[in-house]
Amino acid sequence: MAAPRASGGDKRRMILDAAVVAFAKRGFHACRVSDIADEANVAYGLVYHYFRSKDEVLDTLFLDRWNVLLAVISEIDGQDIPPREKLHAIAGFIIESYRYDPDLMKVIIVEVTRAANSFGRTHLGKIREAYALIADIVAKAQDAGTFKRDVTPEFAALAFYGAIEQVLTGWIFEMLPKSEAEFDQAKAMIVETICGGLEVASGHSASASARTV
Amino acid sequence: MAAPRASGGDKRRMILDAAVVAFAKRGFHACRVSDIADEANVAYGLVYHYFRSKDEVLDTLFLDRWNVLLAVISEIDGQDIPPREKLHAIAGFIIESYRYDPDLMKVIIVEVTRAANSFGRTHLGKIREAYALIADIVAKAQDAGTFKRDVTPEFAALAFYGAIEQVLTGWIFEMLPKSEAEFDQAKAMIVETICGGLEVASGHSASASARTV
DNA sequence: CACAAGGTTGACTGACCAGTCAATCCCCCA
DNA sequence: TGGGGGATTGACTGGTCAGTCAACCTTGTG
Repeated sequence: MAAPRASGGDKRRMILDAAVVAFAKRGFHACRVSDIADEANVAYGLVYHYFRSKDEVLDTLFLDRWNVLLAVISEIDGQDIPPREKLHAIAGFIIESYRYDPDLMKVIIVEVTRAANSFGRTHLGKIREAYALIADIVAKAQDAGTFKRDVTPEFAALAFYGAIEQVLTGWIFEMLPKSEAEFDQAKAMIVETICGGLEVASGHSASASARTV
Repeated sequence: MAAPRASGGDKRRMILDAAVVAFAKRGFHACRVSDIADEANVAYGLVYHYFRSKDEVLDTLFLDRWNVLLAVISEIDGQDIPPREKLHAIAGFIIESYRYDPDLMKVIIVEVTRAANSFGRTHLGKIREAYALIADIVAKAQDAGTFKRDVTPEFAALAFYGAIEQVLTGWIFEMLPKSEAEFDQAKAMIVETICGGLEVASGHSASASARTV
């Protein structure tokens, strides 16, 4: 028999997994604690044995995953490859995360990362860490002369991460197709947009800035 | 005398304005209908005289403003100016909207546009219209040979709007400074990032795509 | 085998809040 | 000046849920 009885503390894991499904399906606010318990085939009260509150369940989900992301970005930054490839690897990791577990990423993005008013508030610091790491990559690329200085590193990080999140959001809410090919194409397009820009590489002086209407 | 008594249907306006303040301060979910009424100096029940529900208040706030945005984008697209300038004008309008009424934009972005799980769901269609208009500008620029074809118009629209929203979000949650100069600089940097890209304009062939790690 | 410690159960409580409604007020018109 | 109708009021209702808790079960240990 597959798993006749989850031995010991597996229940905690089961609750976490169930929470991902439940949160993804109904959204954090609309999801009742009893939904999580039902989904996990576990009594209502057990959720409170392992977690202090409904919030803590979401916190755990987010932090576990986000810490992995931060570690991966650091690791990528440590590699000796050109900045474009670093950004490509980061976009790749995030997109693969979504491909591997769409529900978890949906919850993290929709309920934490994009929900800066409710939950994101609590985790602003963590989120900012990711921006900072990306900004650092850009800054070093500028120092090396690979990236130009028209855009500040902080801003570039914002735009880069923003583009990724926007694409994932598009997938999450089915505004975008998501065939298998789509995933790799997205990685490439994100990097190309942010690094290469939309305009054809003419002799265009890169400073069409301050000329407002 | 200034306004000793709001004559007639001004109350509706007062409720709407109060809702902006209340939603911005506490977030839509945490904000009670009584908060709106208090903020508007109006009885609880009056909110329900003018609106069917708490949701309808937010809907009204969003739709009124979003329709203006759609009209403005169309208008800009109609002008005979290069695509980069069109995008600059669009970014400019959105950023000016924020400068003019930060609370309203905060509510629209945080509670609708970025809240695709709860409210955004209802307004996905409207939001998509904006993407479509932007994508159209990009598509025409590609046909004219001004923009390259490495990135699909739909994708470019996503990245462009995503960058703007990300910057506003940064301001909203004080992850970014927002001096007066910051606003104009942001317009320029968004356009420069998306149109010009981060890389220095070397002879770099614009197709470092499908080579994943 | 008996007992302790922690895992597991689910009915229950307390708080909160959207939305209702009957009563009151105010303005306009005849 | 009388009265009709929309504007305004706020106490009240109904339903929902997060979190508690006392009882029950399972497992390991002496």
